[in-house]
Amino acid sequence: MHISKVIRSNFPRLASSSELLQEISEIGEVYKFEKDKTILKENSYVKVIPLLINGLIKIYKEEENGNEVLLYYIKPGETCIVSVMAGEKGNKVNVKGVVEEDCTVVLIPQDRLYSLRKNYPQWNLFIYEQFNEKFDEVIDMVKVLTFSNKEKRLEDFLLKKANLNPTKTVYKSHQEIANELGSSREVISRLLKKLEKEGKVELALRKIKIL
Amino acid sequence: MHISKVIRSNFPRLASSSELLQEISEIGEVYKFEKDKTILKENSYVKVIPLLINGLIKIYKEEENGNEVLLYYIKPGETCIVSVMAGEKGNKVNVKGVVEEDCTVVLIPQDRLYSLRKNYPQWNLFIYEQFNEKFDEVIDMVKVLTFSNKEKRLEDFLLKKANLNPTKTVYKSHQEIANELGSSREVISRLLKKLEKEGKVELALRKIKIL
DNA sequence: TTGGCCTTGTGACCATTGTCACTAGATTTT
DNA sequence: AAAATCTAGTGACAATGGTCACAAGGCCAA
Repeated sequence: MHISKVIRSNFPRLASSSELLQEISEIGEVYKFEKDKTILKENSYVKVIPLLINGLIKIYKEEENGNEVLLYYIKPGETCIVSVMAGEKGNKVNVKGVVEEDCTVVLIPQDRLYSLRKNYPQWNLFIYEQFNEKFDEVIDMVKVLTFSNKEKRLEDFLLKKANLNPTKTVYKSHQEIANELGSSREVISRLLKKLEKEGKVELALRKIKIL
Repeated sequence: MHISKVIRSNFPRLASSSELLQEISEIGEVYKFEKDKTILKENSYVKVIPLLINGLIKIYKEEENGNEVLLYYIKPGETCIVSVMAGEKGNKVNVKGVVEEDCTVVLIPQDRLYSLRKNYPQWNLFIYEQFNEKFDEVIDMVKVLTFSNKEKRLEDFLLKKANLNPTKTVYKSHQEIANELGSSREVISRLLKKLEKEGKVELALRKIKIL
């Protein structure tokens, strides 16, 4: 697979500079990750930065006692800003990254970040944009967590997840959803039943269709 | 007041490049804001970026019905990353900024952001760091909101606020705290009373001393 | 100094959410 | 096919936090 080609079709902003495109083609490496692989561990150092070509990655924040909460998804055309930041500063990352759907990525070595930032304003702007988008998403979560109940929070989650594929269906167990929202299975079951009665979803085993 | 001097003493990262320092001295303008002034309105465009020399600014997220929740403080040596991002892209900001303590700032015109980003890697790194720091803070809020109760949330808030001055005292009414946490006055009063009984704080009128 | 407003304390009540316990159907493994 | 495991439904109960109501003390302006 030609790197410049997949970058061009998924990262228009980066491809807008032919020098940058050239550089990424030289230093990047195509890689595949399988579902459920943990590609980012809390308290580990960053060696590579992924540019996501296809698939889906989820980013969690873990709590001391093992609980975790989903912060956001990384979609094709995006990168992992937490890794970029930690990589630039040589710091550890403090979130967890897990493959939600099989991925193809272009990996950029961490030690190239400095020169990308220094030499390519397009790279810079790309990183700014990524940061900003995820920042907004997390701020929105704070708003929902502060002013809304679990039902709204669940609806938000289902919509966000369902909109990632055209069938508008979420293939997850209630337990899995509870884990991602930092709640409990019984609560999610109850709320889903309520949403079903309200005609907002259709429930089946490991399958929630948004109406 | 000489801009290069206040930048040097408050923004070592920016002052590490004499060209950047020179540029900021030329395009920046010293300005003062008084307590309670709203310096950032939701849905407005960014004209200037503040580099905070002294004082304190608070950043809120507003809800549709008028509720609001404090996201973080901007302290001396920091800037408003939300403004930087919106300014770079010509977007509106979607948070609110209010002066918590009288401020001195150096204002950078929005239309200079592009050239700063393009020409000065130190500016870039500064922005990355600011973004990262606030991002971490907001992610931490998500964690507390998801897994902890209001008592822990209140303790976190009091500690963060109290640590900004050496007296370890927060001068706010219960109502004001409730507003910043997106809660209600009665709940905050109850929890503060509980914290006082636990020997963690000392209460007086509009005054909470952390022990 | 008096009246009004701001601030705090507190009891009662209710909705939301987490936990426990148990059931039962569906799916996978042996 | 039987057993084990995974998944979902649900009633009961408790804890947390939001709301209402009302009291009382402190501060400030007239």
